[in-house]
Amino acid sequence: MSKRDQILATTLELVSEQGFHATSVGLIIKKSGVASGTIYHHFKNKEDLIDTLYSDLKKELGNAIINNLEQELNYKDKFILIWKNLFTFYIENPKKFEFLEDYSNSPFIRKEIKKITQTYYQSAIDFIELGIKLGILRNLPIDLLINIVFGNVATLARMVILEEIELTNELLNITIQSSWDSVKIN
Amino acid sequence: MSKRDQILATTLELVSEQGFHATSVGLIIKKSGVASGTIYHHFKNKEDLIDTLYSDLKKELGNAIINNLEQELNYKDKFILIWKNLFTFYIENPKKFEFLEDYSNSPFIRKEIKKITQTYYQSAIDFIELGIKLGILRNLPIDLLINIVFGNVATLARMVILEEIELTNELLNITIQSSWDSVKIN
Amino acid sequence: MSKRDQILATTLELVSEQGFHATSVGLIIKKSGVASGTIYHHFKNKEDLIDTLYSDLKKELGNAIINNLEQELNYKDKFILIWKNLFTFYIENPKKFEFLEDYSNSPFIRKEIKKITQTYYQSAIDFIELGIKLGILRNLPIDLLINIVFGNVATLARMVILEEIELTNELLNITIQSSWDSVKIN
Amino acid sequence: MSKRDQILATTLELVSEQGFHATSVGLIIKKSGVASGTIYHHFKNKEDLIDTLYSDLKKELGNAIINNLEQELNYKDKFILIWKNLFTFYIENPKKFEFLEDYSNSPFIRKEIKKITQTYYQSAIDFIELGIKLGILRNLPIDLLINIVFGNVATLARMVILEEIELTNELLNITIQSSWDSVKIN
DNA sequence: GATGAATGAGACTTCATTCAT
DNA sequence: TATGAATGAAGTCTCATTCAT
Repeated sequence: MSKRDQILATTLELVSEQGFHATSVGLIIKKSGVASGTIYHHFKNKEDLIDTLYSDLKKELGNAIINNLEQELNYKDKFILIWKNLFTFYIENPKKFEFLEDYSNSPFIRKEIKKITQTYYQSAIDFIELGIKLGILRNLPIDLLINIVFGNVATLARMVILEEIELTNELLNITIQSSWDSVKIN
Repeated sequence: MSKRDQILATTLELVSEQGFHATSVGLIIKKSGVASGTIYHHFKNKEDLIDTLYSDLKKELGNAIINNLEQELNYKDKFILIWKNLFTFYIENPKKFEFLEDYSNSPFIRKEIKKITQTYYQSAIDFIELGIKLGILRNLPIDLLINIVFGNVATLARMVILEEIELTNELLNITIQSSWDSVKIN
Repeated sequence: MSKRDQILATTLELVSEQGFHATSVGLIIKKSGVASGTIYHHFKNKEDLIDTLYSDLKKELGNAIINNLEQELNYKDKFILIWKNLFTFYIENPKKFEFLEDYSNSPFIRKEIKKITQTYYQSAIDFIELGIKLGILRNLPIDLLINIVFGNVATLARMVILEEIELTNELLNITIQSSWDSVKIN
Repeated sequence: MSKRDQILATTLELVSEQGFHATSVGLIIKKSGVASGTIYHHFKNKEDLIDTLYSDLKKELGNAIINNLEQELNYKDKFILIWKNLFTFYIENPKKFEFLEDYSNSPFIRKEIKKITQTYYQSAIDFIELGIKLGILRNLPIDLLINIVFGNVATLARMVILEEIELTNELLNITIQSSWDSVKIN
């Protein structure tokens, strides 16, 4: 594992554990076992480090979402597949989930993010847009629909990760159905 | 307005504007016009100040939710009323909304919060529980149902506040309907 | 117990427990149960409070030293009496002992102290001076002789108070004899 | 001279001049000419800095005590040599003397100190123990004998350093004799 | 690529004290 | 006499970052 990757991995760990605002460069140095200068050799500054990590994770997430989507499936089944892809990524990568959630909520970053988001989620946007055109989904603004569904996934994922709820196949299916019912035309 | 209230109001303003981690005590001092010692006369430390503010806002939110709920209404209409109460509170108090969202996502606080939350939201919990018993709502864990609905409200509110979407009566109604469809038994 | 006495008593307690430099006015306020203003009603400032306490204790100590000294005794027995008076005061008032020791060692106070010391210890000074004149004590500077003897008393007292040694009559007598042997002409 | 040593030297200077409680980190920074961060790079915190200095000085003192002790000398002459070694170290290093005295009396540290003390003073302890065994010294607890003698040295050293007394060879010899008379069997 | 000593602005907090009540 | 809210200077320490090696 290269020093650069050590730094990124440690940062992910720390932000997910202690939160964005409690993760100092000093802490990253101590936990990753690299020298302070090494961080500044690989990243312009702390913001660049965090941004890089965020961007990496967003890309990874973007890829996870479209996993297996090339199959021939009807619209609803594709919806379910995307839902599960996202959800699975979250619960299999709780630290990445934490990081993405925590960072996304940090006010001063939001503007930069939106642009990146749109790039990596283009496939999801296209998919929702198609659903509206086909008359399957409610005629609501695309962004709102996406946010609602992604919000649903995050809601369940967070509860499972925090062990506030026990995940069963039935629970998952009903929740997905609930999410589907909220966006489809009834 | 007492010094104590000035401090709380300024803190709300700053956290909503700049985020939790960028709001230093120094900034609060400068903007509220009190001496540093005054903050520590009224609050044990920065954490206590933030906690107090959070707790106050949660209580206020809890009260806002049940506004007008004493009316004779059928279950769905009560659902809509609560939804609108919450939503209205958010868009009429965008700073409080920002603060609550920002703070809730700060990892190291979550445990303490849950207890307070439950106290203030008891009416909402009872209402959801009733819906399940009556066979109106899906048989999902109460907490999950609440988080889904509250998540829906926050999703729309955020977009409206950030002006990513234009609020119309129609949009609101469809979104509420969408939220209702996700929890009711179809 | 008047507020003024409460303040003095609490200060003694705190300085003896936590040391001079760790005893803040805030701590005195909290522990004595008086308001901050009350302290400044009775004492000009913190220094005045400490000085008052110190002066009070020195006077008390000065009186303790000459207890029973009016008896008809030979020189050595008077020496022993004074030694025991001082020692008894220390071990019966460990907090006062701690305070006096701690405060005396605070560098910036020493000058003021010397003047007060001399007033209250005049009887001890006179007694030592007499011993030299009578050819009983070594011809050393009076201050040195006093410091040696007082140092001996403090050495034993500290060890007994800190429970580093168990006090017996024999131990006490030998130590006094040792102290006497160090100042008398052999 | 490394920054670390500059910090230690400045701290010694300041504590000896102004006392323990008046020596702020800010003062150390200003006088040593290093940046605040540099102190915290080398020492965990203020306490660690002071402890390090104390420990260093104790070690130095421990070595000074046994200087030239390898010579063939009778017991009393060895006693005198140790006495003079200690005394010389004190008056040649008045700042170190002040620091050691001031710090030793700071209440909250005493426990840790005792352990360190014993290590560095083992030779002195052994020497006293031998004296008792040989029937030369009074049968008093070792710690008490040591404290008495060390107290004697400190008493004279303090007066000389504070110029309350003028040091002559005769004065020194009588004082040592006085100290010897207090511990030897008469 | 990698190190870690050094920086100094700025973080949070405590301090002794004042003053209107 | 007594209160306690208010003050702001000064306290200790952490921060992100630089640079000579």
